[in-house]
Amino acid sequence: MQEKPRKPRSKPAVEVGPRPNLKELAASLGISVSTVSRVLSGRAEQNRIAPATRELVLAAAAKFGVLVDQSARGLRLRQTLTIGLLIPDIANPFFASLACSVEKAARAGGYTVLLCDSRESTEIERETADLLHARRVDGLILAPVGETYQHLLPLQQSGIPIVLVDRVFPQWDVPSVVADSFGGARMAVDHLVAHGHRRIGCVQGLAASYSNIERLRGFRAGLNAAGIRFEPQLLSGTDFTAEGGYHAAMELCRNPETRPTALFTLGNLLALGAMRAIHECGLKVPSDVSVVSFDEQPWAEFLSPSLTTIAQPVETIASEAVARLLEILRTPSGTKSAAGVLTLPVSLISRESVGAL
Amino acid sequence: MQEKPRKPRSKPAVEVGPRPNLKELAASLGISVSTVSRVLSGRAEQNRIAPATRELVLAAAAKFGVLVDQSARGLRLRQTLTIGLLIPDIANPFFASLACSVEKAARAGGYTVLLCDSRESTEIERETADLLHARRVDGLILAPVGETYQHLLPLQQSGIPIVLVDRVFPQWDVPSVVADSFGGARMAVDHLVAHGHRRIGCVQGLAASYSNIERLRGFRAGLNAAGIRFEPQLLSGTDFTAEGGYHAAMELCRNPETRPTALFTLGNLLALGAMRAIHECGLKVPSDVSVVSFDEQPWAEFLSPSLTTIAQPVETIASEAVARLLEILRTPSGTKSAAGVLTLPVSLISRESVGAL
DNA sequence: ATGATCAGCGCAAACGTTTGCGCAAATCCA
DNA sequence: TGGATTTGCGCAAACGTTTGCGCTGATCAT
Repeated sequence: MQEKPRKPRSKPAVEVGPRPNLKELAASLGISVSTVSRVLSGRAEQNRIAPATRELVLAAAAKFGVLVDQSARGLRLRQTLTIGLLIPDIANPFFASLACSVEKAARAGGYTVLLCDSRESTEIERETADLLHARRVDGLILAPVGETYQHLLPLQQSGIPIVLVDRVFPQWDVPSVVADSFGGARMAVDHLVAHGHRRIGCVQGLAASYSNIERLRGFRAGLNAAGIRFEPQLLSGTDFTAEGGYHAAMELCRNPETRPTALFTLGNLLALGAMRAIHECGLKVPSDVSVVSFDEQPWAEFLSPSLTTIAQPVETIASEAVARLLEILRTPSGTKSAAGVLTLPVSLISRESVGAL
Repeated sequence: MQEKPRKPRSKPAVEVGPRPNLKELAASLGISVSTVSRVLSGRAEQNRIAPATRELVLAAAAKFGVLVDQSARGLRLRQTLTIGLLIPDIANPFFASLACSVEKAARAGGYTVLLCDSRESTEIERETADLLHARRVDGLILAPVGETYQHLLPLQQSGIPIVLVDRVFPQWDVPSVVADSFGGARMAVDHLVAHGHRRIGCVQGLAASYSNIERLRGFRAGLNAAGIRFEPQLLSGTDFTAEGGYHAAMELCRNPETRPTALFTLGNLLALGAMRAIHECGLKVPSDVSVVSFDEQPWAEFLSPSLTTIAQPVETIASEAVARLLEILRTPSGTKSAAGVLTLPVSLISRESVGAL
């Protein structure tokens, strides 16, 4: 059964190759590009397209595998249905899982994620932000490298909605979604104190980073609450790598005189390095030194001993960040959504690496 | 000092906001869009733009932070300077570091990476491939989820260059870049055999995946070469997670009668789970059970005991894949580059987890 | 039979670039 | 001084979509 044209058509039935564009598809069907566009964008009803025509187009589109060119669409619509995600280090398991969750949430909302890694460099971060801007992402989820955000202001001023994750800049009026680093650190210290520890070392990461600052603040608050004086020589560490954790813990545990009975590590990989260092000092976890670490990882329970951690709700951080961004994108521009910080609760997962004194 | 117009201009000096497009910038300078475009695309020389004009444009562009709209550019040029990277799981450290290296190499070549995660689903993989196609990526680096590639053929037929990483499909004529999984597995077994082990268990990952198949093949070849018979009951495992490794190793080590003296794990996280299982069986690594694992990780040397691994040249895999893709992109289309598989050598990093019998 | 109404679809402009071609002014040669 | 050449730049079309508006034919009421 072949459709009978209602009137003689200029181009009766042009042959068409694989993956044609709308124009070619329209030509092959003898109808206009407008109609094809209206059908494929799902706006057939509103535009009063005859059901027969709609089916015709849909069938042909499916048959030839038509894909609407997003460059052209983005140009015309001035929106790309893309959000940018800019993180400092994709090889960091925390950001990897964050990225995964962000993508999932974005996809569910009909958006694609353009994932970029600034490799811990503010300069690359600035370049990449511009690049994302040039690519006309509709919005941005950012975890800036350092303490500065000046280089990101042009982005914001040009009207691109921004949501921060894992960072807060009190001076900057953009929404943030973070885990409760302060509270988590307090929980860790409280947990250690509850097990009788009073001499607690802290293995930190990048001192200037927001998470590090907050966790350290929580650490000191915890000590304070227990009536323990903070001793600077019980704090060590330079970055968030396993190697950094190893050296920092080495420094803390080398001297039997000043050795702490427990270590709080401020990031997932730090704990691995620290446990190694403890081991190399001829000590045992948890009998000689207990360990609590920030950041849960799937493998934490498979270490020996399994690791007590502060778990961040990564999935929730991601979905909330995406939700906030999409809400801004959907609200008619002009009506500013509230900036504000969303702080999500963390939880302590108690395992074998903490022992009672 | 203000520039003096060489003739009365229609729009003498239009004011301009932040981040104008070429048209606005041109208007504000009283020159044409063409000229601005020619300057900003670096083609000033070829187009005989007066040096004075060039500087004028460059200065204004820098001042206002002009960003060339990549949607429009992509539409006009029919190329986006973007490559897609489609991997099964960004939370897997191997793919995370691969992604990082791919991005680095691509950036060096002037390309941006659109990173997508198919979350181990062939269906998502197909959708995402279409999405990347619709976004008009210039090329694609793929690590398909499973054994099938049929769903990717339309992509290839529409002319998008594809390079595979970490996978080979002998029947499909696309270039592949992989580490020598077979050779690496042999090295692992040889290493264990050299330490006197003859009863060697294997903790595998996703049985259907290319890497798993090759590593298992190497494992069996290694046994064979040592005159050891492969025993199916010494093979266990279902996926590449720490949990999978734990259960598989548990199964292998539970029974003291049939327990192997060494374990070869086919992926990074598997080793963590396996070591945990060994520990829970009341055994010690390496005195009771030795462990070698495929996939080096930064933290491998910080485990206790530190882990002997087969290291893949991730950075080289990435840079070679990007290099091959860019070469195809740069060769005038029509001249097909050779498909072929590039197999990169792996190396054994000997640490404490292997002991002599 | 006549005008009004409406369903269904196409025309054409616009989004922001790039680039072949051509035009005016400046320079050169005789 | 006059023609030829060169220099420097603008015009306009094209890339593939989307969408306001208007056109055609059919249906309907009178």
